[in-house]
Amino acid sequence: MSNRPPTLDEVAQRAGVSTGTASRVINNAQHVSAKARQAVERAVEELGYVPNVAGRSLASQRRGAVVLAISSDDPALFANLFFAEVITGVNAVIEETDLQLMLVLAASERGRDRLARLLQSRSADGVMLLALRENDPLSKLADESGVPVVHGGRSLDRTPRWYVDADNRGGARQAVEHLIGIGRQRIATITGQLDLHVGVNRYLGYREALALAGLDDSRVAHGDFGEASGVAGMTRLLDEHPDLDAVFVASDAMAAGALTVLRDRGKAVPEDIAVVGFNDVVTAQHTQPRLTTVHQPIEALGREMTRMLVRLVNGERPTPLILPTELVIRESA
Amino acid sequence: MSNRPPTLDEVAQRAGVSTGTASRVINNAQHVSAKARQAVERAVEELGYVPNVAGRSLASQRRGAVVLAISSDDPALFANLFFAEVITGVNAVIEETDLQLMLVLAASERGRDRLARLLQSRSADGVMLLALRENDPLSKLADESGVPVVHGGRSLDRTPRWYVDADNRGGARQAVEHLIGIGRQRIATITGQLDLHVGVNRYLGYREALALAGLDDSRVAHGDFGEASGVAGMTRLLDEHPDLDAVFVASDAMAAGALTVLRDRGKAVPEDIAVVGFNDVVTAQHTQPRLTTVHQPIEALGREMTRMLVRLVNGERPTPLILPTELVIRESA
DNA sequence: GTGAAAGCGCTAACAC
DNA sequence: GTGTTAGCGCTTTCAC
Repeated sequence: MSNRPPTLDEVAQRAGVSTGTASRVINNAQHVSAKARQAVERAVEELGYVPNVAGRSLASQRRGAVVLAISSDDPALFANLFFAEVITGVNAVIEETDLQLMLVLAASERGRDRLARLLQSRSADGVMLLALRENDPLSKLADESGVPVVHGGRSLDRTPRWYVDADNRGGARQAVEHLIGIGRQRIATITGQLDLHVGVNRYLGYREALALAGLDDSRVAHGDFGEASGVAGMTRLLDEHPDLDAVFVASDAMAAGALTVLRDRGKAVPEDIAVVGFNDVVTAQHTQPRLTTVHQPIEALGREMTRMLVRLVNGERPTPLILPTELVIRESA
Repeated sequence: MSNRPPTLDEVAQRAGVSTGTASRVINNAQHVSAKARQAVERAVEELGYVPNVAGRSLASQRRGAVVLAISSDDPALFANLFFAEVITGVNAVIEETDLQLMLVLAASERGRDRLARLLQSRSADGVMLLALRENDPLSKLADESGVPVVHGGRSLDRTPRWYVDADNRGGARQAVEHLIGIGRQRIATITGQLDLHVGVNRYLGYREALALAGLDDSRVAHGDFGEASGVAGMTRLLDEHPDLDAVFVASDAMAAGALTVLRDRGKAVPEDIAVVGFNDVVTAQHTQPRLTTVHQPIEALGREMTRMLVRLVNGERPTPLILPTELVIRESA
């Protein structure tokens, strides 16, 4: 059991200066003589002084911490790479600051309550909110809490003041333009939920690309991003539009489902029907054939959200950001 | 911009009681009349009072937060499911408490420094340390910091006072016993690094099972848990022990490598050679044939580490825990 | 450039 | 059962 850590007062005393001066040195403020500075630095060294965060917070009204909150209905959502990648990005930026990172996984009602309290109690200097649902009440709560809030992604109902999002629409357009580029003319799509911002925007990107090329955009099946709905969607498309020669699928999971249908129906990919997915999850490299897909900059999302929040905490006014996506061409298209 | 949040004093005044009484109610302590309690509760409600953590920390000498620290040389390590699963488990327990969770990813030297400072400054009431390297200096530092430390996994050099670990040895034994149970007699193994606790223990489990059955345990190749070393190990085993009829591989990644070798050599799995892996990562379900493997209770690890730490923070003295693993039987054995 | 002192909001010890 | 009060360790204002 180690002793009580030294206080600033003790450091000051040891250095033969006042507490005020010691404090100035610690926070490397102006108006300190080189002599005093050195004396304090020596004392800090000798005593092994580390500032007490609680005292500091109380006096300075700053917390020295930000929270990353992930709100979702689906606990399984955490258990995937997306999550790990975001955190890796967040951590990379946090490491360069003096801030601590608090993590709140708000999958349950209870978790959401805790997050709400956290926000109200101003235990953090800022919040990054990855609200994976539409109309998440947390979103409003966070904005009202008085601390800076950076959103990851957008929702249909309201555009947050500060957010970082991936260019879903542009990515989708790029994917479809690729299909057009390799000579496809009858291009279908399987969409995600159209009550989600991502769902709508990937669909809009699809239509945009076809409109620009003067092609028909009526070969549409609606899914929910899950593999099963990819199976269902592909089946329906094949039945209703037997002439299609390509399909843009709004998620890799659905694309994986679609591929199994195509195989069962004896369609060669990409010869008969070219397939492009979206997300670039690991499994995209393991499908048969390997999936051409739109890569999402997930780690960058975490990084940029954090950078934005740090700026806000420092009193700067950053602007929202939309991160480019990238088409990864493999065998399926 | 909302107003300054109300203080306890204001709540007390509104309720017509003293600050002391208000504090007692907030922390639901003894010795408060029902009347006073109600009055305070109403005032809290009306004013929307939420305790200020900094003030509380300073006065109570408790932080109300614990940290989960993941120390590793390999940044890529975070980017996997293991990580997400552990956190999910940790979060589940944290949610039931008033504690906040701080996350420190200490992949870089800098990250490790930050963690060290965090520990020294006692910004947290406890630490969970997932030190994924042997001889991690952090391990010592954490123990010396004076706050309770719960370790995830063990290392060869020292057994921590409090830890949660998976039963690597038992899992390995179980795997090999399964091979014996399906009639195999000439069972080989591909080990992981033998300078890692997990590596040694899975190897010991292998030897234990064979010793108990009176079988030969000399068919051994040493790998490093990576896929490439699985390829090399299997090749060597096949060359040196052409008679083997089963192999226990200490990781799924190595097992995947081994399977490709067996396929190339025209060996049928499991008919000619049965294969069992370890870890039960997602890809184990996607190998050809699907891999029989030992499932690691990763989420449970996170959960139990947290439970243990919470007990420690509350002044209880829990005991170390070794979590059982489970054999998942698929096609490969 | 430096020191003194007044809090920041809360808990806990003590007196009643 | 309740009120009073002295800090917890730090920042910050204000004199000097």
